[in-house]
Amino acid sequence: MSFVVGVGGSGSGSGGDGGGSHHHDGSETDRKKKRYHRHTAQQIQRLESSFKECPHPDEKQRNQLSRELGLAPRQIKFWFQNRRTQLKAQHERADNSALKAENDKIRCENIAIREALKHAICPNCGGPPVSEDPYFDEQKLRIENAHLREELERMSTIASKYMGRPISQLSTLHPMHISPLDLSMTSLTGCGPFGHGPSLDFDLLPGSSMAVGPNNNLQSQPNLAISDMDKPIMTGIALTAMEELLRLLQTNEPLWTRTDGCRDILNLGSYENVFPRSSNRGKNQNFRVEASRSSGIVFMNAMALVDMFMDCVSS
Amino acid sequence: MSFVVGVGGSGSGSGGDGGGSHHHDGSETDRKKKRYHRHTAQQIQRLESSFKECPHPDEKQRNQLSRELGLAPRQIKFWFQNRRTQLKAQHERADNSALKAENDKIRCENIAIREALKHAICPNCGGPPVSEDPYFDEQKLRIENAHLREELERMSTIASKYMGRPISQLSTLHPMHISPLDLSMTSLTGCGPFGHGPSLDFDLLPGSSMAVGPNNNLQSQPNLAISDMDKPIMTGIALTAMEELLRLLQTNEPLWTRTDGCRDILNLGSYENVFPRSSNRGKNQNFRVEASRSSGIVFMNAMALVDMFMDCVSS
DNA sequence: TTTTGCCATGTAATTACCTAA
DNA sequence: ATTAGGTAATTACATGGCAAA
Repeated sequence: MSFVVGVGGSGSGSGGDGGGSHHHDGSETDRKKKRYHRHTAQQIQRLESSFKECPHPDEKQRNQLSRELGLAPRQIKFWFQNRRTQLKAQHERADNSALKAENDKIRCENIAIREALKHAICPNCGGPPVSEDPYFDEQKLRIENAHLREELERMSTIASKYMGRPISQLSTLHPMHISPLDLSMTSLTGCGPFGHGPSLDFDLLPGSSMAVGPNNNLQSQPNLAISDMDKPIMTGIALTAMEELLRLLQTNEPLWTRTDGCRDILNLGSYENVFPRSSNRGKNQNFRVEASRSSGIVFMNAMALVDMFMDCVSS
Repeated sequence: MSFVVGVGGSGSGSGGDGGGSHHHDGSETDRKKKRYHRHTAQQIQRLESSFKECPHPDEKQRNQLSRELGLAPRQIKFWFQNRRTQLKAQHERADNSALKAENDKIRCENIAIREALKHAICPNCGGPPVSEDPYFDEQKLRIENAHLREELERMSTIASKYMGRPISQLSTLHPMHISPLDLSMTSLTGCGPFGHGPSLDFDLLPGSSMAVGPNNNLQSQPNLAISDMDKPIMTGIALTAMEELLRLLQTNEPLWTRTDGCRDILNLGSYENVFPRSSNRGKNQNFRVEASRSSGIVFMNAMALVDMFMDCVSS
């Protein structure tokens, strides 16, 4: 059980390597068993059949085999060990290829189903296909949902801080805990049966893979200090602005006029009519009016987005 | 510079090992390398860094390393070899787990998309979802299609053999070559990007796997000999029977009456009215009338199916 | 608690087989 | 044809962890 460690001499046998005298045969041909033999075919066969019955033989069985095959018990033990690892590796390889095959089978099925969707027809109303892709739609909805939820949480937090306690009771209906700062999609959909997957991102094709990494959109949240006096005013402004924005987005005809087919431009006259507030706006030279409308989803911290907008205005 | 590690005790751990003359330890402790040492950390480090630059060093580089580390050139060679295989195994394992993860990611996405389909709403007509599953529907259509095509091919072959040449020109529009005897679904959909997949079968869950095997539905096609005289008659009977069958299937109210909600029973009176043929049928005691209607898809050679029906009738 | 044996894993070394200069 | 180098498979350990005694 004790190990003896020595520092090898200069000789080190094979070091000289003069002309390939490496084969440590010859010289001492005493009963040395050649220090590396391969077991004979019969031995292997017997071991193999024995392995199939019991891959973990105990000492008794090993000794039995030892006597039977003329091998040292340690050799039997070694052989079984090595055989186990080898089998495992083989099994692993097989698994690998099977997985690979199944993988792009499913991937292909996935594409096929999407393709089939495009050409599907509604059984009720005649032919038109179902929007584009309900799955994508659902995903979009999910994302939008999360964003909205985040906005709402922030709003209600701020509002309840700066006004009376309760604004709404929405903060209790989180289906899954979403950190208000983490918008990376990984936390939105937990569908994996064993929870070990960054599941449901959008790559149909390999390459993008799952290199998500630690969430990197933690922003330095600027703790903008507001004097206590201003709080109700700020909140009011924010709420009315939000309301205006929503109405602005939801109404179509009078306010917005489509120009070149892809952009809506704000009709200023109608705007003044619809929102007749303190009309000193627009006369101040410091204000610039430049309103167009289009929609899209931005993957960004809401705070950062606001900052960007503010910065863009000021510059 | 090279360390040599030897094993002290002859006990060798495992038990008595009675016939232990085989193992070649101890005995001669001469300059024989003591077989089995481990390279030092520094050596490993150096080898590793060298490996990162070039995993396949030539003899020159190996000798350089040999001198540098005080190891025999063969040892350098061994190390590089073993390192390569080890790396490969590692890479394989990583691949494996990655594949596994991606696999049930896609699988889950697949389920999700199907689920999304169920709750999808048509944008044109209000709400009703698209049948059940357009993908399955499409698959069903494909299968039915293939069956029909097969039937048609057989029919036209027989007909053109026993009547005039051309019955219909359909035998030229095979989109993909379908052997008339092979109905296993594997040949229906070839979607794999590299053509190496038994793609698109229906297992969402693992287990069924892709054990398709050689097509085993090759039946001994009974080459029923018909005298030349009878051929036109036979063909005529077959065609009218086919037509009757079709009309029987396509008409609903007068002919069939739904009994317990899932089976339609033939209304014999109406039948006689609709198909007023030689009315000696039904009066013959050898005929039995037992008609019900339901539909389904059967995976079977058409000949075998016919045989089965005939056999069922005769017994 | 320590001891003991086993097992999985990692390493070193070797043989068999294959391929290209 | 030879020969060197490569890979795969094999043998023989060493090591650390785990569990039963």
